[in-house]
Amino acid sequence: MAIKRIEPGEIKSLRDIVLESLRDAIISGELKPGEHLKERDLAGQMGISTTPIKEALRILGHEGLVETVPRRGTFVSTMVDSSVEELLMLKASLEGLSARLAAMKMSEEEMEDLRRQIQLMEKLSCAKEEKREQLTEENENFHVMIRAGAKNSIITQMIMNVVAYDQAIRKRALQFNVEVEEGFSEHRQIYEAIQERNAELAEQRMKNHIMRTAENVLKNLKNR
Amino acid sequence: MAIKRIEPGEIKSLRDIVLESLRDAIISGELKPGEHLKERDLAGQMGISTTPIKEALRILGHEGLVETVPRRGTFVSTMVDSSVEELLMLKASLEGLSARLAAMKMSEEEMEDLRRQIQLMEKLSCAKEEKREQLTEENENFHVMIRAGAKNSIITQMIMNVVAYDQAIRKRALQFNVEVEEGFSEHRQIYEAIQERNAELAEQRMKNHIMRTAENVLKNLKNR
DNA sequence: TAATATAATCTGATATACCAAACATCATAT
DNA sequence: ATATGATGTTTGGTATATCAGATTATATTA
Repeated sequence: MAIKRIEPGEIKSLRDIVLESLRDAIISGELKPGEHLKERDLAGQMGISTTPIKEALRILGHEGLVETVPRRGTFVSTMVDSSVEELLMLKASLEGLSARLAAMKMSEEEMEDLRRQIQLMEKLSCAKEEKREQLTEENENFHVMIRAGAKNSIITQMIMNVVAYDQAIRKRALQFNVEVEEGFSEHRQIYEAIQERNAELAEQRMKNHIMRTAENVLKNLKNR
Repeated sequence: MAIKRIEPGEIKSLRDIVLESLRDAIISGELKPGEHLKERDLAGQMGISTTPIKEALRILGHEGLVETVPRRGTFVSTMVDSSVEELLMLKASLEGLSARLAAMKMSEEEMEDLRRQIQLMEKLSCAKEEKREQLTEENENFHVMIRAGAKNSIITQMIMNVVAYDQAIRKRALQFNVEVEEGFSEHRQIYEAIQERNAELAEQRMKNHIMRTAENVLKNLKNR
């Protein structure tokens, strides 16, 4: 049998479990804005110590989901009203910027890899149906490659954070099915703009691409 | 005398001191990419316990400046090459998006406050010289009001984080002097776009405004 | 000698204990 | 009756101890 490679990040620490759990609860509205999150209480409820709770709360504070007042307590932010739409706008902005930088900074090797990725995806899209799962995965890889090409850890990290929100929101909407992307010509067009090192065009096309796929998600959410 | 109001955040915890200190060190290159940041060592060097160190490292990890591999350690990110220019592009994107949302969501009262702020700034800009300090402050307030008008804590928080980077980078460049803004007509134009609820225009004007002021900063940096 | 098993050690992950600020309560003095 | 001050409780901030995975050094064996 093939040995499964354990990627870093698969090992979930208590901190990460707490983080995800609290983020979901806040976004879902289970934890109300203004609510007092007591470290000891949370630790007691979850049956763990306060240390992982602390770390998770600090990260949530940095994300803006909670506010910690020294010596007083940590409270759910009163402005947690970010709609799915706004989140997707934010994602589009960041991914667009990422594409711009990729167009400016990608090496020839990376460019070649991206070309091969496009070809792979086009091949899979012809095969249809049976390979849908892999296609979704390869689509994600395409975006990951562009983020990597931007060579900017801060922007990449911000995108990852937005993705985490996005997922939490989709959980709330009971909308697990990841959008199977249509219009693969868009991917090719993004690639071509990057390949021509046309930063402006690359950003614009990526932004539009994300927003268009976003519209599908929003449509599905409203049809519930 | 006027009583100084103590704002939350003025009380700096050890965690915040460590956070700022490490961020500066990483951005300045004092801590090299790939370098192993040992919690015990750092705690020893700073003469404190590991708890505040942990919390700071988790936040830096969330920012993308360090990477923590479970059970192995925390290392300075190998991709900390974010130029000032890229950071300012990021800021421009986020502030632009913020202006877009503000145009869509600001209440009439907030709009009125913004109008008064513009008038105040125009008055100060006529007074010149003697009131320069206050003008810089009021300029910042103008941007804060727009961020608040966007009513999106996540985007606002992201902008604040970028600002923290921006400041750390300027420290490195020994470029403390905050840009005294020229072209106040730009502020008025942004206000007008928001007032007309023209989201597209508001975003575009804000983005251009930030990028234009950015060019001044970049010019100063290169002239050193 | 080289490959492998084993023990010592390093390090982050987690748990627990204590400290000090903030707040609420109640007593006391004016 | 109100303002002031003492006191106890709550809570985050910090320190320290323990646990367990990962690494390295060392010993053992083919």
